[in-house]
Amino acid sequence: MQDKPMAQSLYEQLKQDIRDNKLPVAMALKQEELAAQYGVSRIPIRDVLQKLKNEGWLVQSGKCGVMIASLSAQEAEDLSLMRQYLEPLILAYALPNLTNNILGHAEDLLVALDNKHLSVTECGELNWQFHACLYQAANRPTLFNTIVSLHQQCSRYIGFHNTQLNYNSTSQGEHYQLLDALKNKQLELAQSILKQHIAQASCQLVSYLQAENKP
Amino acid sequence: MQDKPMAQSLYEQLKQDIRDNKLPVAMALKQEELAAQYGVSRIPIRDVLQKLKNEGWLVQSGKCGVMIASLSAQEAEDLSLMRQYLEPLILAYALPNLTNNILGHAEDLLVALDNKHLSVTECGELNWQFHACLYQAANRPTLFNTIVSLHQQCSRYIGFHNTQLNYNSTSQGEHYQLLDALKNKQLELAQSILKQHIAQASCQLVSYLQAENKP
DNA sequence: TTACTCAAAAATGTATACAAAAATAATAAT
DNA sequence: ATTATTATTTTTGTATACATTTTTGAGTAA
Repeated sequence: MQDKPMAQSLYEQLKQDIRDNKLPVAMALKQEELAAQYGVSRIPIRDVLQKLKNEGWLVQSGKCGVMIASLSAQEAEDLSLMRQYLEPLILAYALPNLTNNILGHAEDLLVALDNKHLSVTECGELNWQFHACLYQAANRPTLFNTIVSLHQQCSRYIGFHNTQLNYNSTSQGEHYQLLDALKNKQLELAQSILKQHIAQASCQLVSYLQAENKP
Repeated sequence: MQDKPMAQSLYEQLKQDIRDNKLPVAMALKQEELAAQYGVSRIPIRDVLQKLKNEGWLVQSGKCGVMIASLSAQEAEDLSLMRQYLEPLILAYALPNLTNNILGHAEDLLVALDNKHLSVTECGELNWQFHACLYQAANRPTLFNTIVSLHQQCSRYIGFHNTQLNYNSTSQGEHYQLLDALKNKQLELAQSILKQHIAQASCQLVSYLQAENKP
């Protein structure tokens, strides 16, 4: 994965460009155009397109050609719902394995998140690292990978709206509450905080997207 | 998807061959060998391999090459756990939309499942169709697709053990109970039956796989 | 004997070239 | 004028060929 700088960087860049709306939305992407644009052949483009299709960034457009998946309120809600069920679940497996080392690392990440000068992307990245470092302690690769996949799909929505601002203030509070509960080995409390945390963030996003689609 | 008979059939066949243990396990698959074996070039092979990797049939083997994913008890348990949470969830969305037409179709599928002369593959297929036709009524593509993906990963385990026999007798009973609860619009009952149904099947499978790995 | 280096091999990644399929445009018929 | 049909063009799918990387083995030194 990391040892193929060529295709890997292409993958990263294309994803970034989708995030940043650098590519035409609601319009079939043509392999040759992309190939020319990124200075490679169609073969690696095809690979990356398929990968992004599998991750939910692109969808089949008619019989041939793919287009950027539109951001729907319902999809956001579904992704959030799934996370609300699966993340507390993996937390149950993680809790017994949470060493002070891990908890300390998680706290460092929260401190870093308190920095006010973070870009939206950096913010999302740190946020995910916080959650991921907890979940990884569960040693449940299959469950973890599904959650990773859900997060990747969610990441398209992050930064799409500017509720990120107040998101951060309330969200950080919940993060610290969660960490405290974990330190005290209060599983059920931690789970309910986490579920609430995910629901909260989704609530704002969904209502925003619904309002967006009305006019 | 269906309009590319070439790559599509290659995909189906490779999957089938993995199910039937026609391919070497725990050994890197070589693109050229596969290409020669299936009478095509490496390009479509690469496409199919990536697709199967994304669906969990294959895993990266070291730095280059992919191998058939081994069936672990933990993975089976994780997949089942996720289904236990997500399938009752989608059922909640589906219930209001379950017309008599859909319920009738579901019942037909159960009747077909009562046939004793079904192959393991056919059995698994009908079983999935029963669940899917209910879930599809939810009109929740994102949630549904994740569940589909989980089922695809589970399908590798189906037919791996011969507990399919008594699985069918108890499983069918649960199916009919579920259908009755849905007919009566008893959501919570239906959800608990469904969760139990998934847990039940997984329990046997996991203990079987754990026993398998001991000696 | 063991470990290390380097070279030969094999396998993957990528580019170019060609074939098949799809989309589009244009023409003909009603 | 509108629709149907065919021809053209565009786009994707696949094969072949080449470059790069990885693996493997032999050979040498400790």
